[in-house]
Amino acid sequence: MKTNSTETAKQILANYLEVNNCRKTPERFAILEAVYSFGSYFSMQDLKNKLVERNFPVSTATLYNTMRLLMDLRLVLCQRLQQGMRYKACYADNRCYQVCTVCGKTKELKIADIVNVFDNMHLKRFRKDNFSMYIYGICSTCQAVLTRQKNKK
Amino acid sequence: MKTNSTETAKQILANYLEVNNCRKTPERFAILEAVYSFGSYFSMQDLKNKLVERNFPVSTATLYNTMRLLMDLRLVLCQRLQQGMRYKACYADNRCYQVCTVCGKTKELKIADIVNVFDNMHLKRFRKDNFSMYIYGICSTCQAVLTRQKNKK
DNA sequence: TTTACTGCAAATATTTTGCAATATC
DNA sequence: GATATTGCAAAATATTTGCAGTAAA
Repeated sequence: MKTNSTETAKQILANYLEVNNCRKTPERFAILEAVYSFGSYFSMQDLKNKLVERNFPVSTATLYNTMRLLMDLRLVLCQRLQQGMRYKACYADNRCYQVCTVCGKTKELKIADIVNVFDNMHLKRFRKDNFSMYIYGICSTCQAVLTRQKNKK
Repeated sequence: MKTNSTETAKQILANYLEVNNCRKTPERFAILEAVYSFGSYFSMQDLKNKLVERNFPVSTATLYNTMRLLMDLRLVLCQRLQQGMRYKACYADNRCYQVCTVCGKTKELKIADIVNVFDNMHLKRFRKDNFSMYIYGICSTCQAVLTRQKNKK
């Protein structure tokens, strides 16, 4: 995840906290930074460990509270993969992600046609800034594994 | 959710079960039908209730087993919303979400041009199933609040 | 100084598992 | 008839909550 996205995400969080009379606690920003330091999906335990590594351990309650906030702001997404619940930083500048729903591997794509439609669309009572698009499916590697499994039987 | 999607989803499930030597139990199809009868997100409890309503109650274990299967097949998706974990039929469900990064409010949109580009795109070594697109920005209400605050200072 | 937020620990909710009974193929 | 799948209940995980103490504004 690029530093640029992290900084913008922090700005979004700060804005939200300010407008909503919430406090800019170090915990919230530490969690956001930890979240954005992962390259891809992570579990709550991974996140907890990462914060310990960074000498900023937080309580389970705070972790869940903050993650809920970040999810509300769409700075983080959460979905069930084969391994269980996984989280992921999801703020980015106009990118499409190809996500394999079997192995969870993600590939960044720049799809001109999508960017083009985005640039030209008008949304009522809404100032659009940027987008992220997630394209879910199965990569050829996993497809092959699945096919092999089927044939075995 | 359209009946057409339901029928296709049932076909996908049946195919999978057949190819993988799994059994076409009435529970599996009853759960799939119940899932596709919801217009939008539902909780496990909602699903359980729906099945009781339809005189086809199933055990928790079966419910989870089947839901995991449906998620693996990408016939159902599962994500954490403000209210907790929620599930949703997702076959051919390609949505865009407009997210206000100040108040966190989200609005679901169906943007034909995006769906169209998606349908016609080809991705190398990847079988695309469906997508989610998040459009970030500021809603008119928050825009107004921010403007007022700036003027105050 | 006020009160939103944190940590802790207990409570609750959610999901998985082991095993006997059942039903599909 | 063989065995995949179900239901049940208990176990394991994951998440929320209540409350006293702490720190941001």
